[in-house]
Amino acid sequence: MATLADVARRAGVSPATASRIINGSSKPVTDALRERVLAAVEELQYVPNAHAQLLARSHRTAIGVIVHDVSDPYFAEITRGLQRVATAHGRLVIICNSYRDPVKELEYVELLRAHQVAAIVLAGSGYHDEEFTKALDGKLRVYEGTGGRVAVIGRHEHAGDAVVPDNEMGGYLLASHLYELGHEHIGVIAGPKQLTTTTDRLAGLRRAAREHGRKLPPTRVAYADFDRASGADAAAALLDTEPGLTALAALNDSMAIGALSLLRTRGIAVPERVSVIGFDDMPIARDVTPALTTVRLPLVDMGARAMTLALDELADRTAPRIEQVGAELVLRDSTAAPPA
Amino acid sequence: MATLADVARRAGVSPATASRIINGSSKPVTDALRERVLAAVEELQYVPNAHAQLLARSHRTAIGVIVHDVSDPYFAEITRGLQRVATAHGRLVIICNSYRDPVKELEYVELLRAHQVAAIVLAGSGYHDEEFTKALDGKLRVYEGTGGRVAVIGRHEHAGDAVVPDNEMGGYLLASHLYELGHEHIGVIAGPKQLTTTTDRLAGLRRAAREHGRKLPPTRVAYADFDRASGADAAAALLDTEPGLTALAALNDSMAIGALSLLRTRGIAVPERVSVIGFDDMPIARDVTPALTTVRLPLVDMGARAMTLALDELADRTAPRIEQVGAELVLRDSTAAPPA
DNA sequence: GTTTCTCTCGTACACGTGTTCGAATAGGCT
DNA sequence: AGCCTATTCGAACACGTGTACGAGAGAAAC
Repeated sequence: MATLADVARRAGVSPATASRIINGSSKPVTDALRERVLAAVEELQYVPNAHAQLLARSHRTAIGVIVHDVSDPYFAEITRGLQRVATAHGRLVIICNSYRDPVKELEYVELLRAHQVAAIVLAGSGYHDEEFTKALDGKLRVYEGTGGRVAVIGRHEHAGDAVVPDNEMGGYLLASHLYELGHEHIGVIAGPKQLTTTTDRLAGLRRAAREHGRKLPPTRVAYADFDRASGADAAAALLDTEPGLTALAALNDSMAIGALSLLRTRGIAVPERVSVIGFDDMPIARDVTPALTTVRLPLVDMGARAMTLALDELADRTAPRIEQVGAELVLRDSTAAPPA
Repeated sequence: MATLADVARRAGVSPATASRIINGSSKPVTDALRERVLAAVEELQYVPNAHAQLLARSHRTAIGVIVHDVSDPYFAEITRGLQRVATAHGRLVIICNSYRDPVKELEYVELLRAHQVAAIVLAGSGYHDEEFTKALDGKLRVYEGTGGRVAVIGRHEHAGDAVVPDNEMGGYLLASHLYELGHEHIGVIAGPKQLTTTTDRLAGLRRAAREHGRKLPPTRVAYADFDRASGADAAAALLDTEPGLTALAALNDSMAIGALSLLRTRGIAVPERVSVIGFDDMPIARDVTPALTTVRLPLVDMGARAMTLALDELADRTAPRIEQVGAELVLRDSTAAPPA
């Protein structure tokens, strides 16, 4: 691996001048030397050692991102927004998948800290786990104490910059839509119990139920894993225990699509016999059949805003900025009035 | 930011002993000192500077991955396979999105080289661009010359370890299926012209055409961008110029789904009036309506195998390993015999 | 001709860690 | 007690780069 000293030796100059030329320093350098050095760089295919650079100038530039799983469309969209802003600022993004494992999440915070990232963006949902939450908050505080920035997406215990989707309102819109269509027997396919996202969306559903004089009995709420297969299983379980359901409300689109697939294999018409509604409005929601009625979150925009918060160097650290983003009902073809 | 020297000072030992204890060196250390050091680590929340470590021990450990776009399901699946193997080996993965920009691809190779990654996995398709191809191959050779490993997915000019999907055979299977159903007027929605993936899949289509005594006239081939919107546009263009088409063959699933959406808005029944077939078998292919007939590539497995190649330290560098992976037709509901 | 100023460039050190080598201490053996 | 050895630990350097500081040379001013 060619080093700066190699370049300097070949060009017959000192490492200092070579460094100045390569980095375009403000210090003046003769053109003759400049040419010799650049020629040497080309011949040796020299690339500066990023780690040595980072050690020398204490100028942290990379950004760390922790998501649950990039291959999940929800996070893929958010990540796209994060990347767009980051590359626009010439920043490298390091993506870490926690796969919803709190332990891994803690490990990744340490790893990113070790890599001297300028900021950490936490894009996953928060957990209902006192011990873990305290540990995570502690590690983030320590990181912030050393000058690092932190931005989170979603509701977390950590006090700091955040982009918070209005999951509760989304859940409220979702359930209200079903009640207004006349549904009385609604099955809910919820996400993992320990995620704040699940809790918040469910809370919105419950508020809508109260306002419409209904209830959401526990037997009509099945907890699944936010993915397609798990959503299909939950739909099956709900229909088996409560055959009279006329609507299935899934707390994300993947599970709604799983429910659609199960209903199709059972020959149950959607929306004629059973309505299905999702959450998030992933790109594919338009392309399933029937096209999925859902609650839209501006995922790409949320990622972009979180990265913007993380990159803002001169923000007041004592006054955390909370950016609320709204949820919006998207009417398509998978919901209708219940059968008479 | 707490440093190793801080820990040593607090524990009342030299940096050397602290380092030995933290890294679990083979050198023996007294238990009393060990406890003091570990206590200091905990109190100071010390995390070793990864860059300094990497500089000290010349032991490269991270892996660089260059894809076109992680949020594209095709690459999301591949990335999942890559990640699985990498984290199983305790390796960090740095993901770079080139967004199909050759210039960016070259820049990212340099960036990864600068970051001293142990290996580079090139997961995008190859390009038909002599100048760029030479430049890329040159940069990769230089990198290999310094001890780095390279593994590519797909057909590239670079001679080295590779995982190569049989795109030609996939194209052949795809077209043969349509011909055997009796289709004579087939429109092709191809990918970007300059990608080898497009060329290879198209070559398979042409071979099938020859064997069945047919042709693929240029007016029935539309080039699009491998995404949904672009696929819908291409489908519209094809149907406008050749209203008699009874089948649309898209060279990936995203474009096939775009075509489905266009056909739906035009009220054209699939597969009764027009058959649609895709390529890749992305997870959502099952969930669109009608469920998409397509050609399956084992995307996750391809990623896993590429990472396995990249991580194999003691492979013979002079004999590049080429792993062929097969394509397989998946029959679903979007294809049928043409209308009588 | 001497002084001073400016313009360039090189020397030396710092960044934070791993590791080699030598020193010091304790303990065992005669 | 004296010597030798085994055991631990610390001082010093290397990794590759950026940069403050100083040195040298040439030019300008007197």
